[in-house]
Amino acid sequence: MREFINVMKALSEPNRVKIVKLLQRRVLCVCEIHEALGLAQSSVSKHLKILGEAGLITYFKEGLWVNYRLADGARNPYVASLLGNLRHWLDDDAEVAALVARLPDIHRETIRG
Amino acid sequence: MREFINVMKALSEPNRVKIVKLLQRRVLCVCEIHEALGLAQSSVSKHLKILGEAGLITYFKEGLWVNYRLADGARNPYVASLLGNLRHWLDDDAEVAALVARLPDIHRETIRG
DNA sequence: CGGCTATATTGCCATATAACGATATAATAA
DNA sequence: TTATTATATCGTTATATGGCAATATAGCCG
Repeated sequence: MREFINVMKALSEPNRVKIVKLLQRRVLCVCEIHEALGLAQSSVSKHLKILGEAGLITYFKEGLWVNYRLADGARNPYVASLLGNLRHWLDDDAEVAALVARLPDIHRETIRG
Repeated sequence: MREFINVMKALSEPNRVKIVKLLQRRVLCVCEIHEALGLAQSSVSKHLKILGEAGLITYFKEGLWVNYRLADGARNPYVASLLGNLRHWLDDDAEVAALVARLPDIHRETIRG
């Protein structure tokens, strides 16, 4: 139950769902998500922690940058199912579409912290 | 997005998930759920309202009793998908299994409010 | 080492949530 | 009408959540 609840809770918050939708496009570092969503860096970091603890995302480090990507869900059927559905869900949501549209203009090298 | 979030939030609370798992077995009135979960009647009523507003359950009245059942999800793809998955998810959860096992002994006629 | 940068953590505040008891509403029966 | 019963709503309290700014940590470079 706890595992299921963690996944559901993680995906019950709009900004975290938006992060998932962005990560469907490409690997992103914290500062790129911070730039895309307009949230404080600390808030983004906390959201990423919650998504990670639910098993929805993983990360790998690259110098100072921490790159986040969607998990494959191999170890968690709830994750696999929901990430699978979210591949197409919310694509026509206005806010999500706007974020995804702006994503190509966001590059970590040109972000001023 | 709102529609999606409502469904996810509704299923992010253990007692509400348990209610869904119980409603997979049969139609239940408020007092039967109250009896099964051991929650205050007002708490059950509020949970049912949240599940209903998310589109996960519907009800029909029968005298003083209000019978709740799972929605068919025809009007909400998130509901359809999640209720579909929940048909088998959590069946081996200890708490859920215990609740389901006690369900045959719960009858609205023998509940003292 | 010290300086710099990206990220994580902490502390605080405002709001949301879930619990309960008490009360209000709705439906039936007398 | 009044009484009774099942459910819904209200009021309160304790905890959880999400936001930010400030600080701490981690990794690179001189």
